Amino acid sequence: MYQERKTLLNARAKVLKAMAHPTRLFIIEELEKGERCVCDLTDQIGADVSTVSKHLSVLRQAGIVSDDKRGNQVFYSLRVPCILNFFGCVESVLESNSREHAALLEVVSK
Amino acid sequence: MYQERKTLLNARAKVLKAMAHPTRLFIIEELEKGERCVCDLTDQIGADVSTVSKHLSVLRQAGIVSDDKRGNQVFYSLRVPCILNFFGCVESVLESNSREHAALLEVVSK
DNA sequence: TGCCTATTTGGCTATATTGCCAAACGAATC
DNA sequence: GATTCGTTTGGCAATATAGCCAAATAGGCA
Repeated sequence: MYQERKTLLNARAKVLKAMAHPTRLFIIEELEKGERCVCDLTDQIGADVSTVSKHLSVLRQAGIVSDDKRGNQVFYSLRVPCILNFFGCVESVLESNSREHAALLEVVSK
Repeated sequence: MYQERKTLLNARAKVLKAMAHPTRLFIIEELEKGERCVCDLTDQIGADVSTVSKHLSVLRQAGIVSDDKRGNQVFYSLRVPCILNFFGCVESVLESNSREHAALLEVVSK
């Protein structure tokens, strides 16, 4: 049962893993608005260029973004338009986490 | 811009990270069908019980599953029902990856 | 009480990830 | 050709993750 599905589950896990970093989520959100060069993203993120470049490489290898070199800049764009709808559910996990947290605070404060 | 969103992005990343493992994706799929005890999951997965228990702990800490101890068994269930719809988009990434892969094979074979 | 079953925790090793710096690379410009 | 700008790659140290075994814990039952 698990062994049969393992190949697919592994492929899915790779995509999720590529997304599972705050900087990379930011990049995804930003690219939703349109293509961006590495320099723009680096300015916004405020980390070393090499760090941002490596994050982009992770996203590219997972098939989430594609790159286009024009002149001496490289422009990245989202390869899969739906990627942001994706978060409705993540958000509902977060909401239920915070409800629980609030409930816990309630209990503790009594 | 990034700094302002970092707290939220971090919270989202934690949820994604918790999901980003083939065994944990299997557990999520299995729990979609209904609650399961650790022993059932362990049988299906075929890893050490302690390994499965730790995966469940990761999912619990992310707020994805909840546990219910009855007798000397612990039953796990999905805390957030939508979690599987979640995969339409992951799947479309995978499809576009495999289209690209097929295209590449095409080129190479010529 | 003592034993068995189900689960979790601690400890360990192997492996992967993150982020910085420095160096390499490639295109554009002087 | 040399320099500059934008980007990627290599290398390193710090940290996190995965999976196993062994030990601890907790409930049920003889």
